[in-house]
Amino acid sequence: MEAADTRQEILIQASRLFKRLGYRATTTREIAKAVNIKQPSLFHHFPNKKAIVEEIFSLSLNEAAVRIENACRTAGPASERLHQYLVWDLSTLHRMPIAMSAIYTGDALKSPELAELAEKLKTFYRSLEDLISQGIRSGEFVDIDPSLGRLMVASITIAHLEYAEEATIEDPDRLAREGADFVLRAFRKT
Amino acid sequence: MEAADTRQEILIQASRLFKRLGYRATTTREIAKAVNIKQPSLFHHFPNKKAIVEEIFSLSLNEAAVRIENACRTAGPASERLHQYLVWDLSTLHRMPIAMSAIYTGDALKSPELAELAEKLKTFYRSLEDLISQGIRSGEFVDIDPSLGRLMVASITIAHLEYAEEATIEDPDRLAREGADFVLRAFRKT
DNA sequence: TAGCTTCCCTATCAAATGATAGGGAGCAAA
DNA sequence: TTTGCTCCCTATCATTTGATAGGGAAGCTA
Repeated sequence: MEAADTRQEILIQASRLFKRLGYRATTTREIAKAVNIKQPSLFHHFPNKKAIVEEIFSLSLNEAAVRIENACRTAGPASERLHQYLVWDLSTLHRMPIAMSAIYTGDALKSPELAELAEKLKTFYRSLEDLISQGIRSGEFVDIDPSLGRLMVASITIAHLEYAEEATIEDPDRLAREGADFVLRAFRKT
Repeated sequence: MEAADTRQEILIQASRLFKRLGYRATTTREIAKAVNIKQPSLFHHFPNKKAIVEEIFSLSLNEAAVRIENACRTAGPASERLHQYLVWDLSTLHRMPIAMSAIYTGDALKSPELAELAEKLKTFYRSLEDLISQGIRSGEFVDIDPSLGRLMVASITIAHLEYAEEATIEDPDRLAREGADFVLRAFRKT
């Protein structure tokens, strides 16, 4: 196999395993087995296990971080901006073969060696909380602790990730829209 | 310390670690350190690591399973029954020192040695999905795949668990009610 | 062909992990 | 005091884990 293909396959399989089992609990042997290579061959493509999770994380988070920041700064009702962001996030999620969703912290970010990634994620979280706060201040959203709101948004994203794993999805865009609608109904005052 | 106290403390600390790191990734040494005993002393109270997670799981799940089954069989609007169940679940969660929420499967249930627990959880899930289906059929809820609905309910519960860990909660009952309201708004047709 | 690089392999290591063996301090009953 | 039990300890073990060393086959360039 081409090196680039193997590398990609490692990212795909590792992201699935990290998602299911968590970073610490996923062994390099399990990743290798899923990729159909032997364990030491992993280290031809990545210097260590940490580098794998870091790359997955960047792939998942970088664009999301830009988008949520834009959503914070754009004009218009917060509810619409949050909805738009969620539609993008969920539909991307359902399409990408590599997706830890970044938001899905699992255990990975609690280990000190990944503190740098954790910091990146916190910035993302702050933007998301900011957007929720905007909606609360404008009276669009129910009065909820923004950090709880952020956690619920993230957890619903995770629910979609898990759903994608066990169900076959015909229309990712429709599912993404429905997921965003679901979240927004929860946030909006009735 | 009394044996019973130590045992209880092991369950409390282990449940917190399992929640944060996952079952596989949590080491017996970490549990012991949190309890302030040495690692081999754990095995005076529990035959092995699996026995710890099993007991936490039973404590978390047994009553919840009974309650959700009752909620399925009771008369009245599904939305009210789901709401009632969630208020109980969340307020229990915020009070219990030992709580993996059971729903929070993490990785634990994916390892074959815990297949029995996984089966128990599946029964619980079926009841929850059943209740959601009732709400959809009666026209109270939006038309959503019940298994996705179940995942979202579970994930919001997890969000509350995480929230409870980082924020100080003054009024667990109010928080539980607000959490249940949040979920129900998402499910109900507008 | 010869030489070099790429990509995977087998063999192996040091550290970490779940679990066991066996001892000792405290305490209650006799 | 003696006996026995409880609860924790230190020391240790076999296995698993992330990572390294070094070789071999395939393919490209000259």
